[in-house]
Amino acid sequence: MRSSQLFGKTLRQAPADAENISHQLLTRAGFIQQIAAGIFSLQPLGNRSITKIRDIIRDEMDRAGGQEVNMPVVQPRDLWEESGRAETFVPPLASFKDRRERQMVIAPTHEETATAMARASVTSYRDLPFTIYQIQTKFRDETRPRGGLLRVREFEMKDAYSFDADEEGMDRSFQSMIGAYRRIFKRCGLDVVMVEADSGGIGGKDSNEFVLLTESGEDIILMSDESDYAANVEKAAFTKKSFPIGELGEVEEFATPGVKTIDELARQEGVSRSKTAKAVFYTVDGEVVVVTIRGDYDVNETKLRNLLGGSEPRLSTPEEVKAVGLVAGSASAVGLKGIRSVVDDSITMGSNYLAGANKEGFHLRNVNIDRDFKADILGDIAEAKKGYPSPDGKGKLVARRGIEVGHVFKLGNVYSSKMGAEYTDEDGQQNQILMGCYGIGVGRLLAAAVEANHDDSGMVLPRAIAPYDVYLAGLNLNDPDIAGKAEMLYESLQNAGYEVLFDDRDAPPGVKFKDADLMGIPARVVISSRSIENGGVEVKARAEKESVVVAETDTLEAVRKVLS
RNA sequence: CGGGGUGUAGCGCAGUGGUAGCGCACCCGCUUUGGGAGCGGGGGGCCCCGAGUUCGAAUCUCGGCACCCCGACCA
Repeated sequence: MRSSQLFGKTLRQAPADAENISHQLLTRAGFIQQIAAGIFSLQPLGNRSITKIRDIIRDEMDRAGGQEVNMPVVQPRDLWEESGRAETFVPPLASFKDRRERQMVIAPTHEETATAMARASVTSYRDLPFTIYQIQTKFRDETRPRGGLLRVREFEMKDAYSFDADEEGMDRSFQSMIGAYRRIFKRCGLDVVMVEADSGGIGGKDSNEFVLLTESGEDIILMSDESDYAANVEKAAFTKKSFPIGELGEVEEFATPGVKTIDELARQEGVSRSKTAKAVFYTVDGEVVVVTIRGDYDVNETKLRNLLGGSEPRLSTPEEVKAVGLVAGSASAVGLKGIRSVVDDSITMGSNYLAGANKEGFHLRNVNIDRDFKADILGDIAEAKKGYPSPDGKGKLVARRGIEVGHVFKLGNVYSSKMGAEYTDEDGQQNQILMGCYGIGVGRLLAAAVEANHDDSGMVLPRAIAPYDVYLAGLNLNDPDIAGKAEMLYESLQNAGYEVLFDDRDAPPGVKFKDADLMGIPARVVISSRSIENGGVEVKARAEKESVVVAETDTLEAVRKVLS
């Protein structure tokens, strides 16, 4: 490609509303163009990079035994009624009515469609296992798209779905996809970590995210400083501090005028926060529930949601708290009737707590679970924080930010049970198909790669995903001799199999160098009157400062070295 | 969905009541060729939209829309 013919222009300044580095660079280099919030067009350079990423993904999916399919973007809402996600999918499904007044949705993901596909053609265990995938556009009507390509509404996603007869098979498929994912990210030049994650709106039990650790990420990852434990904060566990359980004391009420918080309570009584039982109120599906957790920990709402069965909890409003007869600041689960009680297991790792008396200005001493209040649900709802002991007993947790570039889920029978995807086993029995699903955001992967690989001058892309391999800058092209040599180089580089962007513009050298750097093309070749005086052409790696001068006849070899 | 901010030329910005300007980009000419060159000339704007106030609105008022950021939520 000749720069003089290339569609798309580089910008000296990024649009003011591009705050994110990848957004700025991708825009300035002419890779992408924003059309609306979270909706982008790809220009030729961006499209070339995306195509390369897509090809890598396809290659690894096929290698892992995946079969490519294509499912519809627009689907009848009925399909989503079957799985129950017509109501529960957050962000809301984008939908519209077709000309026959039928409700249609724009697919944000394809578990339903994939399950329907399997259901239609699987009848026997002999039909299993298999994995299908597609690379295709999704639409999710996000409340807040952000960061250029990092979080968008319309995006291309590689989504894969595995179907197995039993748990062992599902695990095998799952592991096989994990292997493919690791190879994909490696080939794209990304150093990602796999972390435990919450499965959110997709469902299923186990899920893992692939995360690029970088400060610009929006996810918080907690990882052990001594072991390979790593998890998204939504999911992260830790070893809770345990205290010896002494003799249970008598409950006694005492005055705490003006005390509204755990800190104030602990200070007044001269004890650590771990001696207090904190009560927090959440409203779930219109019902107020009381959540009790030891005073030294905070509630993780994702864990709470999962314990409560999947509905989204939110902090109750003061009005709601009042309406059920509770006193904010002096509340506890003690003596409460008709209100569901959720208790963090940290409460069982100690005794004789200070807790609210459910009476303005009073608290209780020696409050103990079971004797003084009950737990309808007991489990782990504590938020892990940096410095806490790793749950595997090895080391402390440290917090890092990261970008989620891939997510894999063990779905089990979540969809097959609801949608009736079954097969007949060797014994003639009907069984539900066990599924897994696996997603990679293609555009986000490019943005993440830029976040991870740039310097002050622009992107520094790995060859595998750069739009071109070589940036050939011809200077002094008014000189027919140099122009001729540049043309010959252009030819020979292409004949050698390189993808070359030939800057043949009548522009000053600085302009060409700036553009080459901005676009992040891994190898740069310069031919000019000066390079010829110096003995040939200059070859430089984008990631290196210094160039080397080689004889024209050695150009291919020098380029090969730079790109290897 | 809450809070904050911004909408003026392709991009970055100035313009506090008298009908719009600067830098870059763009076009023409000459000059120039090692890190976004120089000189001269030129083109381009429903000043986000609508209503109002005013003799007169980019500017003031009201309403709307769009976009960005923080949070909530989210793969």
